[in-house]
Amino acid sequence: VKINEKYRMTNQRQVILEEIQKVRTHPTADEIYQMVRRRIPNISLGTVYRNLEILHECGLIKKLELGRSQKRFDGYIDEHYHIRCMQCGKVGDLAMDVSHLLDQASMSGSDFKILDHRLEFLGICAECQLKKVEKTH
Amino acid sequence: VKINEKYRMTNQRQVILEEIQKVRTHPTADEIYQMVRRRIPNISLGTVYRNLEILHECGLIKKLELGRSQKRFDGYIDEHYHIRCMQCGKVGDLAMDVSHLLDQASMSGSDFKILDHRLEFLGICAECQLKKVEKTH
DNA sequence: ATTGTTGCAAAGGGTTTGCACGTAA
DNA sequence: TTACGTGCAAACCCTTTGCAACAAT
Repeated sequence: VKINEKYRMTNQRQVILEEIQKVRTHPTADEIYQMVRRRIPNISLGTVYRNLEILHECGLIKKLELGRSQKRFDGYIDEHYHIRCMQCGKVGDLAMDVSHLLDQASMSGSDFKILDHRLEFLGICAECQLKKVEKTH
Repeated sequence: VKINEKYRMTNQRQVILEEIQKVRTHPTADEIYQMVRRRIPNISLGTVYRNLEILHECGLIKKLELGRSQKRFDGYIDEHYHIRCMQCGKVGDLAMDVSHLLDQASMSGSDFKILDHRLEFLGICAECQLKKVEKTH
């Protein structure tokens, strides 16, 4: 019952992974902690943090470190970008091709060797757009 | 001696702004605190934080909140992107046009109203590339 | 035996905030 | 005489870490 040479697949780790993969809400560590506690009531927050880091290191989940202080995690590991609501903080997915970005950046006269990029969009989600209209009336 | 209806331009505020505009190193709040302390030795870190927030609100400086936990500030407010060294953490500038990004994102089948984006590149700076070579030999 | 994992609680780092005092309009 | 700004220190939030016990190879 191993992930690889370095890590074992423990029950805690398995449940954390399953809970993340169940949702598309890009939960925070604490939200995941709450989800997992329903199945393992005495799990500790430290264990959740440790395992999120390990699952990310093993490529089994994504870690979103954009913008806000609080990290979010994503069980869908295919490449995609995210958009965050400036009002309620909700994070959504965005499917778009920006493979040309890296090439373009490499030409931009910096002496860095460019390896990766982080991109997030900001906007107002559908629900908050409605709220705004309601407020105005 | 006012910035606008809401804020005055105090000596602390003025010195903080000047020090940021002097450099192109994208300093952190604490680095700015050290720079300003040479001119106002008894200034407090809290004042630096408060004023960085206000200067940003007034559009006089940029606030970089990408990736890492620590915020960085930039006295050059023309639009440009940044690249961060994955080894030493140094932040550099990048001049490239990605105005098409927002349009492209708007078409990507999300129900958000897209208003802004944050983009940063990651790589290895020139100095760290040299260090790596030295290490290998 | 050795290496990895856990729960717990404490510490950590960067940032924000309450307060009483000071200062400009 | 009101609204804004300051220094100081404590609080804050999220995250990491030290530790002793436990579990798997």
